[in-house]
Amino acid sequence: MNIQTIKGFKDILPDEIPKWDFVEQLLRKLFKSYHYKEIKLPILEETTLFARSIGTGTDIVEKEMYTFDDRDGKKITLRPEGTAPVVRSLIEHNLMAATPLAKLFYIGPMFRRERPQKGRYRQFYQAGAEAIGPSGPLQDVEMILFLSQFFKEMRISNLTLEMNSVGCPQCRPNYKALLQEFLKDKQTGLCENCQRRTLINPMRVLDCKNESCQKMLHNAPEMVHFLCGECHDHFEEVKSGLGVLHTVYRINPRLVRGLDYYTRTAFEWKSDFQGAQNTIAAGGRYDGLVKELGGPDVPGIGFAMGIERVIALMDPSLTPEIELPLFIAALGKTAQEAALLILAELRENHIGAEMDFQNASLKSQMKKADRYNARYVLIIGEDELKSGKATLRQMKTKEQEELPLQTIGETLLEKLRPPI
RNA sequence: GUGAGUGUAGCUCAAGGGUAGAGCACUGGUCUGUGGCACCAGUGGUUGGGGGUUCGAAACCCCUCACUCACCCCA
Repeated sequence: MNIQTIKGFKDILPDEIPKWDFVEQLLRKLFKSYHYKEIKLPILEETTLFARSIGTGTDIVEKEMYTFDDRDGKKITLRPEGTAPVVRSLIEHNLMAATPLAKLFYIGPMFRRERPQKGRYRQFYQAGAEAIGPSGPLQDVEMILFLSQFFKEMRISNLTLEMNSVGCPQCRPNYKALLQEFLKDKQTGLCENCQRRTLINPMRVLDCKNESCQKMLHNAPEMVHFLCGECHDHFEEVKSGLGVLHTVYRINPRLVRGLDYYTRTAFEWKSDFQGAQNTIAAGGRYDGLVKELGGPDVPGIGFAMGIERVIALMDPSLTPEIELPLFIAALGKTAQEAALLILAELRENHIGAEMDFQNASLKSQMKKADRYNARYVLIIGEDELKSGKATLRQMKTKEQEELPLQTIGETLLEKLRPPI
């Protein structure tokens, strides 16, 4: 049996790289204009970090984390998400004191041991942003605006933005109790999972995809109607900010985030395509998290986006096939050596060029050039060496011209230098 | 963790007990130094792996592995 990738792990092959490059470059460009700075963090963290932040009752912590004993016995985990490590790092390096507001972004792999399916892998890439420190409701709006612009520039339409507020430690307990009360006499109609959830985390019943569960939720109390004054005002200001920007959204009172640390604003971008895993990006506020992890009592908000999911939806015309500026077809040892010299000169000037080292027939070299999508082919053979001129063929138009070998390097640089 | 489907050439797929095939791709030729098109020829397979039934298995049975989709959950 040949060795192959571990289940749920994927090779990103050369043909797909242009898409990844495009996404990452666009993200970096946009993050720069939104004044977010990049942070690169370890892939392994102490297990406690995730248990404390994401919540011990969540599926991620309960059954999806890659957790190992390190050689000294310490429990370590492949990061399943990016927010907790960012917060950890800010606290560890006391970066909150250095900036009025820490606006950071990251791009990198996350790991969750779920059963793979379309749009879901055990190693997957997320791009995320966090704004940690004193801020206001318009910070939430900025986050959403960023994603809105990103999707627009990616030419991804058919996305819906869903919004909700999940309250705070002041108002959520009351609501939870109310919801529990509501669900009490509906247990028989709920799936097994939701019966359990009613006791542990009743809000998770709200976004159960089971049809019969959804039926039972008719007339269920909605968090938005039980927000405390501050949460209510916050949510109103977020909505009003989105209105100013003409951002289209849908209030989804059933939208509940899966991680324990979320407070107030929750949002999610969903796609009409992409099968069952249709959440492309999601995020929310986590006002208690920094303090929970041992830092100052400052609010925070962030989002994460699944890069594979974005790439699956992106417009392929954004990454056109790459052209090779020049292919040199050389025939014979002397010609090959001359070609090598030209190749070196072009590459020194950062111009893409290629030749064949096999001394194949001209025909097969032309074929190769064609497959490389070469713009020009420079032919150097016996005839050319004798006459001191090389043949330059433009592949698309089939036009050919003779160029003196003496000054060939300069001539080619002139022709191939990309216009600025 | 549960369920269903699929594993045959580099890729997409035929053959449903009787000699493993096609298209695309690749290599060469027609065209001895000029790519794409056309035609011709060639290379390429322990039919995912193991066991069983049979005179004979890619096919039928059992086990196993992998992939895919869905449940669950989530980006």
